[in-house]
Amino acid sequence: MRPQKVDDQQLMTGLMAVLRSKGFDGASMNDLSEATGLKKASLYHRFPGGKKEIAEAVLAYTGDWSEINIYQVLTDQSKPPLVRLQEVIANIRVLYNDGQAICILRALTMDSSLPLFGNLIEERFKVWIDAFVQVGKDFGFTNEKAQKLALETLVRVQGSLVLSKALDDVAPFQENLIEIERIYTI
Amino acid sequence: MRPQKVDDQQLMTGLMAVLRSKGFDGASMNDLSEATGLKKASLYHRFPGGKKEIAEAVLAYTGDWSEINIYQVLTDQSKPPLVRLQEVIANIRVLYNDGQAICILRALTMDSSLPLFGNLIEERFKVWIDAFVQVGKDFGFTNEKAQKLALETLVRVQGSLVLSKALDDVAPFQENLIEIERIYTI
DNA sequence: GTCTATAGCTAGATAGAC
DNA sequence: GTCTATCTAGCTATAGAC
Repeated sequence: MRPQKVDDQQLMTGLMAVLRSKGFDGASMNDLSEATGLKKASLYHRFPGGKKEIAEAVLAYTGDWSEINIYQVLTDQSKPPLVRLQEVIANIRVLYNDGQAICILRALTMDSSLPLFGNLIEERFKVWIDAFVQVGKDFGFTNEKAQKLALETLVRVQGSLVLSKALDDVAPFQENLIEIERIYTI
Repeated sequence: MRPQKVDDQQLMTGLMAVLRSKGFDGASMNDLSEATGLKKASLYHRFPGGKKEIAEAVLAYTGDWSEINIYQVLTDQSKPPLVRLQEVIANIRVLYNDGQAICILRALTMDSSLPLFGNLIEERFKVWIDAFVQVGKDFGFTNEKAQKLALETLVRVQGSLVLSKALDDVAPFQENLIEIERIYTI
């Protein structure tokens, strides 16, 4: 077998960058080729299903990332909940490049691409919600209150990302990350 | 002059529906043609600048809508601030079809279309922010607190729309509209 | 496994009849 | 003002050499 020119990790990084920045319709195979350094035909060799399979692979990759950097951290009983929350907030900051990036889940939520990935996207969001519900309960909140806080957290992350993008100003994102810590600690 | 087959109002409604549901890249001239009942060549007659000009016209149209149904309502000194707020929340509910629609500003915020409309989109958001800041001050909040509440309002609207779409559940949107009234009244 | 070359199609956009 | 017909560029996807 001829060696891979680009390893899976690098490949994913490039594919994800294009998909979340341009969305499913806006990202062409040419864009994906240029971003990864692999020619179009090579991309089809790695992903015979084409652009749809690429998007699914990226969703699986970010799903794994969330499992490790969000879910496992927030549910790690060996640390105090506040420490877990602060660690996750730091990870979210990195994930979204301090508020300058677009969430890939949001990018694939247009009505043209949603039918293709709807179930995957819903599951990904529910993992985040689950994780925040659990840390909320470990903070001592009731199940109901923890649910509310988890949803508010996701709303603040997604909403502030939209605003920071539209206003070309990361302040809303940064401020809401701080606010998220506050709503769990007051 | 031959009469228009479709009037400006109907035309805008169809164009907006497609653009906000599919985004700029996902919406083809064929889609726009089918949604409006006008053939592609006729669309180019009405909008010589093509798809870009169509998107700009839709942004102008929704901008006017916001001016009337958000800004003017929230700054109408002849009514108590709570009444204005409730009226605007009702209008927002209609605008986003109870949480099932996508915000056109968000749809055009992908990195592929943002460079084309960035300034327009930023202005539109700032009109909303301005309007909510003013009603906040009329509620008696300080300038700084009113700013904070206005941003939180926009974050809640945009964030809950993303979640409601992704989860295929309008509850986050509906609950956040109620929460918006709460944050101004407690 | 990666590449060049290309097939087949659909996109945005235009010409010209009515 | 609207239409049919069409152009060209770019798209997804494939064939086949190395």
